[in-house]
Amino acid sequence: MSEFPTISSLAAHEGQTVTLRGWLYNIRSSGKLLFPTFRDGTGTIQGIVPKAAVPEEVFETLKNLQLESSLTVTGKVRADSRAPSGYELDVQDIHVISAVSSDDPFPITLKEHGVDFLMEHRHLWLRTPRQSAILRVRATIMRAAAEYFDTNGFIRTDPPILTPNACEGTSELFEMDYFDNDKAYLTQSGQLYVEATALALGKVYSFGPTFRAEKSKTRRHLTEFWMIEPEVAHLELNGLMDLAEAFITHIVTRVLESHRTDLKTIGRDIAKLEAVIANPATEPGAPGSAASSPHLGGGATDPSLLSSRSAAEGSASRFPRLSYDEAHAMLDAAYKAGKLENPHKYGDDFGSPDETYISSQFDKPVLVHRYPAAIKAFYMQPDPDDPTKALCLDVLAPEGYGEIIGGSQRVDSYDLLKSRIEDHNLPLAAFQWYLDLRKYGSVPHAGFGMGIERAVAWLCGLDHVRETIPFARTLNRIYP
RNA sequence: UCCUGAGUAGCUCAAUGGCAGAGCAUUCGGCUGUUAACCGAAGGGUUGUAGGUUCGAGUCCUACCUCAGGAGCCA
Repeated sequence: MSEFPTISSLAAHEGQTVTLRGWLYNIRSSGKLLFPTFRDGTGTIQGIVPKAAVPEEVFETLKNLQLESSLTVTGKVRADSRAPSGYELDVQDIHVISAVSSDDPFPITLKEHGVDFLMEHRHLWLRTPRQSAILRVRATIMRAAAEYFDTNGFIRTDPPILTPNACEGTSELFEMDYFDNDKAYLTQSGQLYVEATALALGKVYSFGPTFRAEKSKTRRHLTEFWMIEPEVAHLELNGLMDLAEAFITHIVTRVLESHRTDLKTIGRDIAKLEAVIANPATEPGAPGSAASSPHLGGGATDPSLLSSRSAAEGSASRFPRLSYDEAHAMLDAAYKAGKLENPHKYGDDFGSPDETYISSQFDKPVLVHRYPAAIKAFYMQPDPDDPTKALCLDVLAPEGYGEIIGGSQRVDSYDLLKSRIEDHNLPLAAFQWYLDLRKYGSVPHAGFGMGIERAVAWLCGLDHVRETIPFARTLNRIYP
């Protein structure tokens, strides 16, 4: 394959004659000069074709070629300060693999298009530099997320996608027939199942698609999205917060390491991401920092994940942490100062404008913990210091990107969990296996879920999650 | 589900109730350093659908369809 170097690697081929495989991204002309721009999925490079320097056939072929025709192009790599990438290609020869017809030209032009048109042509929109850059960053985020857990002693245990019942009994689920008499539902969270695998293996995570049939029509919602969900036996809320912070820090670090060019293509303000991981003095969760425990069977605990509350609130804490009460007080003060349109009612969940305001007060993600139990899921452990609060956690991304992580310590008492299920009018029989986890050697445990697409939207600075996934599924769209 | 807004050329958009327009794209012509190149010309329309008001409707009215943004709910 080395005979076809990628465009991203051309700096190493300066002065050499190379043959690239790619597509015609754009072409301009000036009399007897052609300026074709080629792309190959790794980048773009502008070629230059003086009529006098190439065979007549090469000049005429290129001059009449439609955008997105596939081809191989041979030319000499030359550094040029006028080129955006720093290099140009002095074209010597081309070979057209497949020519696009001028009767039906490539629909995505370099001009602006509307959202509907672009989404209808998503399969072709992906070829544009910005969309390709986003998908590269997405791939790194997914890899870094899995890598964090893989290198810290977690075992990946993926839960089923077809489930027999509602996990939390709240969200709208996609329903389907399961053979003769049963209904099946697409999973809305693997959490209940990773609780089971966590009690088997200690530290686990799942990573897969998740489905919500809610009719949400906003820039933050997809009906199908990817979620990564760690679950850890013997972990309590403060350790969970440490884990979330180290996890996010690792992902941001990886993105900054290898995607500065892509982030620039996307138009991301990189300084905002650098601020998230600033203060490198403490790096408790980075891979290789001896945080992982080699064996976590039985009752072993991982000291790195069991920091006490006082430790969590000490100097090691780099992301701001607010209790629900503190966040409410902040919103209350903001409303009284005229910075918020509507008051936040104590006891209610935070609305979108509330989350935006809270996160705008910091340049790092904010951890909000201990929400009122009444507005949270049935499986969340009550706070022993104030049983009206749940030992839960939301992570709000900066710049108004909202909730990217939600998690909690889980109820570990059989009796309490059973009464919670009954209070929520959930079918006890369907949850018997879940109750078994509390019957046989229950321990405190905790976990969270991070929505990949919201994380990608935040890290790339996108205003809509539909650009964060190759083919977004939304309320009104399931094509292409 | 609710609220708001938008549907006119392949795309992005103009058009006081009075002849259907521009830029890009396509085709033809011009230009030896273009950066969404530029200059000239040509072709390209059932104005989302169905009714209604009017001498006359892209424009006003009614219903419906599609899409977008927001709310609720959530990651």
